[in-house]
Amino acid sequence: MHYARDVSPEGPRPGGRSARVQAAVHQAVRGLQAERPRGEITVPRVAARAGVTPSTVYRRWGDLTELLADVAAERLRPDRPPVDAGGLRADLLAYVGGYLEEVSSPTGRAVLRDVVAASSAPELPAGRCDAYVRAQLGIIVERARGRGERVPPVARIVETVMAPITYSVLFASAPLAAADVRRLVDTALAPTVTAAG
Amino acid sequence: MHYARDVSPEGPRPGGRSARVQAAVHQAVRGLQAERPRGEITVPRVAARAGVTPSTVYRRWGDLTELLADVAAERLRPDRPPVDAGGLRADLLAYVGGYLEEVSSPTGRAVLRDVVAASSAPELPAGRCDAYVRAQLGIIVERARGRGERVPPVARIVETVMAPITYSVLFASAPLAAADVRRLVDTALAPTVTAAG
DNA sequence: CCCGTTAACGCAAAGATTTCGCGTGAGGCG
DNA sequence: CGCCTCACGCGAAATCTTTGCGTTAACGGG
Repeated sequence: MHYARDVSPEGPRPGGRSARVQAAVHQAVRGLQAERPRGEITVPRVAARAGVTPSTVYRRWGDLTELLADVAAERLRPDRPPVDAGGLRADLLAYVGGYLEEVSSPTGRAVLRDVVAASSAPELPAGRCDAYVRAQLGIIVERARGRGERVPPVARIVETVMAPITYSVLFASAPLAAADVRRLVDTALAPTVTAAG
Repeated sequence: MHYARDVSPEGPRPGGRSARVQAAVHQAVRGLQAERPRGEITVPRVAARAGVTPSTVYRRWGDLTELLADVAAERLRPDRPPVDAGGLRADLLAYVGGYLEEVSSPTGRAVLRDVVAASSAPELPAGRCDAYVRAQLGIIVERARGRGERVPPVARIVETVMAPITYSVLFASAPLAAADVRRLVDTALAPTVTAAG
């Protein structure tokens, strides 16, 4: 059994001209992001580089914000299942460490900002990213359950590990350190404590 | 001795024309946000409503994104110290509950998005909001310490409670429920567990 | 109280962007 | 092969953004 070649068919006519335009525009955005300071990226510039007219971009994405969010969400889409490191804790450390590395660079921080910035984009890019994360964690957790390990719910991992990482990237002056992340993973794996006053 | 009338002096000439312009523009933004769908809010419209010229807005804020972020950060600025409910847990529940209520509405969600969206705004609005939250939590924690209670570090509360709330507002399809928040507060107050695989 | 200094604002023109109507062509389907 | 639909290109109009220059308000010294 194969995984679907493309998980998000996106348009009603995948593989046609639409798809080529989308690919060209996305690539143009990534190219400009690599060589231009933010603020010098405009719809007309993207369109010119992609070989399409600005009106096409406006019609498909609405505005620059939503286009950037779309591209950013695509960047955060996992391109493979999480690596199998042999056990739940190791799997989590590998996945979460990769996530931290990806989003804590200046570029990664910008990606996360772009994703959040879009207000009413089609399919809400932020929701897509949350779904990606939960899907990857779901795979890790299922694999561990198959090994007979005791596993926490995915929601607990998101809440305990992913949320603090994301918060630190978006709001704090410096992102979390790798050591903090290890501690968070251990917290997520620790048995729940019911504490009363 | 008096407290400073304005905690954030902002410009070099507080109290003068600058301050009036800033107030007028902020109020114009809030007014438009209340009666117009997002996307119909533009710099010229804000300026007209505030009784200033667009160029003034562009010069002071750079662009609409940064203006909206500035207004949003201002909305999140606490206008009073957190209420004293008699104990650490009660204080935290009151403060955190208020925060959840504030940011989980559609309006509150938009405020948080606006804060994050600004890239290189003056003084980084997102950082200001994080500072507001830590300051309020700091007051609560200090008060509890004064009572002789055992208190967790502010960073732990941010990590355990504020981060998941914020993440859920920005990324998840539905914000957390009040019950979840109570559970998070209890987790933050529970003794730390050192778990080894 | 008056005057000099400085920073912010208003105005208006130039430049860039976004929107919109209309025509065309590619891709899908019988 | 021919029709149908949807997305795209084009170009004009509207709107937004930038910029230079003159003016004004606030502050400080005399």
